[in-house]
Amino acid sequence: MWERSQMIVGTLPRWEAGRKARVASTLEEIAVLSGVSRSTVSRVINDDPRVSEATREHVLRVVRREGYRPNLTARGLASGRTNVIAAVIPVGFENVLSDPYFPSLLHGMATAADAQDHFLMLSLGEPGFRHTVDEIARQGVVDGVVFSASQTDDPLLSPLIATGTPVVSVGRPDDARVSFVDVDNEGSARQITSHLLRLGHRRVALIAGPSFAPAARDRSHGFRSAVASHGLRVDENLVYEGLFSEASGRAGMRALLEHRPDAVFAASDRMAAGALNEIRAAGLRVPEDIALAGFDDMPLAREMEPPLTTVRQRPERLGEAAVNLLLDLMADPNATPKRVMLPTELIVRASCGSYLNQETLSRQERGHLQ
Amino acid sequence: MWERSQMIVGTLPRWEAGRKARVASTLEEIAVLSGVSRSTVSRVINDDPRVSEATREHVLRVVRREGYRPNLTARGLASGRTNVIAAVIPVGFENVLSDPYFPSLLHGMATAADAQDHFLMLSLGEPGFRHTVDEIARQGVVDGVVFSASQTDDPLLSPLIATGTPVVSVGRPDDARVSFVDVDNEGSARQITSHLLRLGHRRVALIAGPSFAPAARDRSHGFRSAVASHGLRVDENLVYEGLFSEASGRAGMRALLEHRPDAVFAASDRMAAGALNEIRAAGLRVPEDIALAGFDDMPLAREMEPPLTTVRQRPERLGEAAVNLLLDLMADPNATPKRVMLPTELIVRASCGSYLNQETLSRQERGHLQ
DNA sequence: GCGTAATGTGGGAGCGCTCCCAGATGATCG
DNA sequence: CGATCATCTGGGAGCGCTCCCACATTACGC
Repeated sequence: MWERSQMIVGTLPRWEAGRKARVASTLEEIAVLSGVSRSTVSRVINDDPRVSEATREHVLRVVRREGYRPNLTARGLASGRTNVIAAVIPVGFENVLSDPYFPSLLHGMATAADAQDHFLMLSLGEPGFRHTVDEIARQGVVDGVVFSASQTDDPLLSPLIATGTPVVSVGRPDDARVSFVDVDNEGSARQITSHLLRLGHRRVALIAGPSFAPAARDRSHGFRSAVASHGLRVDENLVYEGLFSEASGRAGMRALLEHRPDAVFAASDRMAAGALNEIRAAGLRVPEDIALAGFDDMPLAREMEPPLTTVRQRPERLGEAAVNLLLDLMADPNATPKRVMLPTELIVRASCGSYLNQETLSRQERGHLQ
Repeated sequence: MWERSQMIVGTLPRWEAGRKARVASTLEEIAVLSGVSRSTVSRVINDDPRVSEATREHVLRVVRREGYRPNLTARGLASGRTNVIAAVIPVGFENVLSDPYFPSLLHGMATAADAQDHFLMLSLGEPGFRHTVDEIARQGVVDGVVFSASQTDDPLLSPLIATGTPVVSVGRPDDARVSFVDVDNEGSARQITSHLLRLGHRRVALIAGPSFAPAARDRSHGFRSAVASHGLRVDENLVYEGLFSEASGRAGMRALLEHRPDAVFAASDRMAAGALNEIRAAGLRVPEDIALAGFDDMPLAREMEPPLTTVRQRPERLGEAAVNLLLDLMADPNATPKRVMLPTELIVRASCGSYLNQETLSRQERGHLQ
C-alpha cells in the first residue's frame, strides 16, 4: 500500500550567475606577468630543481596572487598522463545492501589517490553500460585501473589487459598476469578453523563460497588444511557450497544439520547469519549445540546474537594498497606483476563458545601458532 | 583478542607484457588510411551531418577495422569540454554503515552519466583531502559537479560555485543559487504524520533530524503542519531534536517517554530503530502501546520487529535525476537554477498499528488527501 | 687567464583534437 | 549559360601544456 507524491520540476528565482573570478589562466599569462618564460613557469609549477630560488619565489608569488591552476587536460595531452585512475566496481554493487565493503574500498582508494595527486574515476562493470573500462582506457582518459574483482572471472578483465593499461586487481584474479592485493584467505581460514578445532569440536562443517570465486576457493583450502593438520579427515557431507549470500547460508545449514556438525565455519558473515537463523529454526542453540564462525567481520557480525567469531579484513586498507601498488606499477611500466597480501585479524566473540577469556586464549593461540 | 597475519609483498612470475594491439590511434592516421582529410574523419566521428553517406560509410569501416578511438584528452583540450562530471560525497561517507544510500546514489549517477556519454569522477569531501572539488573544477578536469549535500551547509560549496562550474545538489542546499534534486520532505512528513493521526493517535511525538540539515527542517515542518491541520497543537515536550543516528533516536525516545506519547514519528529509520530499542527497554510494546514511524525505508525498516511504517525514497533515482539535471544545465550555461522533486511512497507496515487492511487504508487515505 | 662544467633560462615543436574559413563541386534558376 | 546556392571537403590555427635543445651566465679548476 502506498501513496505516491508527484514529481515536480520547478524553477528557482534567477540569480546573477556567479561570474568566474577573473584569474590568469594560462602558463603564458603567468610568464608575462612575472617576466620570465613559459618554460620557467612550467618548471616552477612542476617543482623542477633547475630554477633559481629567487625566480621560483617570485613566480610562485605571482601564481598565488593570480590564483593560477594548470589545466590538467592540456597537461595530459602534452605529457601523455592524465593522473586519473579508474575504479571498476562489479555488477550490482549497490545490491550488496548493508555491506559497506564497496564504500570502504572506494574510500580507501580515494584516500590513497588523493594523497598521491591522482583522481578516481568510477566505472561500473554492469551489463548494459555503454562505456566499458577497456574503452575508457583506450580513449586515454585514465593512466591505470583498479579492478575490483567481480565474483567470477570477469569478462571485462581480458579486454582491459589487452589495452596495455596498468591494472591492479582487488582480490586474486583468475588471470595470473595481473598484479593484485588481497588478504590471506587461505591462512585466515586455516586459523579460524584451527580455533574451532582447538576448542574441542570434531565435526566441523564448512559452508563454502562459490567455487568460481578465488577467495572462496582459498578459504576452502584453508579449512581443509586446518582439519588435516589436526589429524582429522574432511567429511564431504560436512561441506556445502553456497554463494556468500544469507539465503545460501540458510540452505547450506539446512543441508548440513542432518549430518550433525558440532561447529560450522561459514566463508562469509552473511552466510553465517543465514546459518544462525536455520540453527535457531531447528531449535538448536549457538554456541551450546553448534559453534559458529564467519569471515569478513562486517558490522552485522558484532550485532548478531550471539556476536560472531570471524576474520576481520579491512576493505579500506585493500583499496589504499591497490592504488599504491597501481601507482608503483605505473611508475615502472615494465615491472613484473606483483601481489600484496594484507593482514587479517581473528576476532573471537561468543558464537564459537570459547569459555576461555581473551587473554588466555590469545596466549594459547600464539603458542599453538609458532 | 586477535592474531594478526603478516603483510606479504611478493612477485608474480614474469609474464610477457601485453603489447598493445597495434591500432591506428590518431585522426590523422585514419584520414590517411581512408584517403580523406582529418576534418572529414572528425566529422564522421562526431556525427556531423555534412558528410556524404558514401564517405561516412567508408571512413566508419576504416575506423572499425583499425579499432580507432578518439583521444578524449585531446578532444577535451580542443573543445573545452571533458565529458567528465564530479560526484562529491560528503565527509565520512563510509561510516554510514549498513546504509546503502550513497552506493545507490552513486549507482544512479553512474547509470545516467554513462547513458549520456559522460564519466563520473569521485571526489570525497573529507577534511584532509588535498584536492578539493573547487580546485578540481578550476583545473578543467570536470564540466560539472553533482554535490551530494553534507548534513551541514558545506564549506566546499561556496568555493565551488565561485568557479562558475555548473553544480547540482542532491538535497536542498542552504544556498538558493544552486539547482537541486530532492524528495518532498515536507509533504512526505505531513503525509506519514497524518497517517498516525488518522489512526486515532493524539499525542504524536517527533524525533526530528538536526536543524542544520534542510531535509530535517522540512520534515519537521511537515510534521507540524499535519498536526495543525488535524486541529491539534504541537506539544513542544513531544519534540526532540536528534542527529539522524540510532543513538540519538534512543536518547530522544528516552526523553520523550516521560511525556507519554501514543505515537512517534522519527525523521529517519535509524532514529526509529533507536527509539524502538528504548521503547522495548521501558517495557512497552510497539505498536500496542506506542505507534512508530520512520523515514527513508532503508532495508533495516523491513527487517525490524515489528516492520516499520516509513516513507520510501529512492536514492538511485535521485542520483539519476541529479546527473540529468546537471547535463541540462551544462547544455545551457546561463539557465536559471532549477529544482526537481522526486516522488516518495508511504510504506505502511505493522509498527504504526494499522488494523485496517491495506486496501481499505489506501482508499481512506486517498479520500482524505484530495 | 681560458677551458670546462654546472646552473638557469628561453623558445620551438608537438601532443590529437575541434572549429572556422576557404574552396571545390554540382544542382537550381532566372 | 552565368549567377546563386547548397553540399561537401580540406587545411590552418589554435587549445595549454611538456619536453627537448640551444643558449647565456656563472663557478671552478689548473
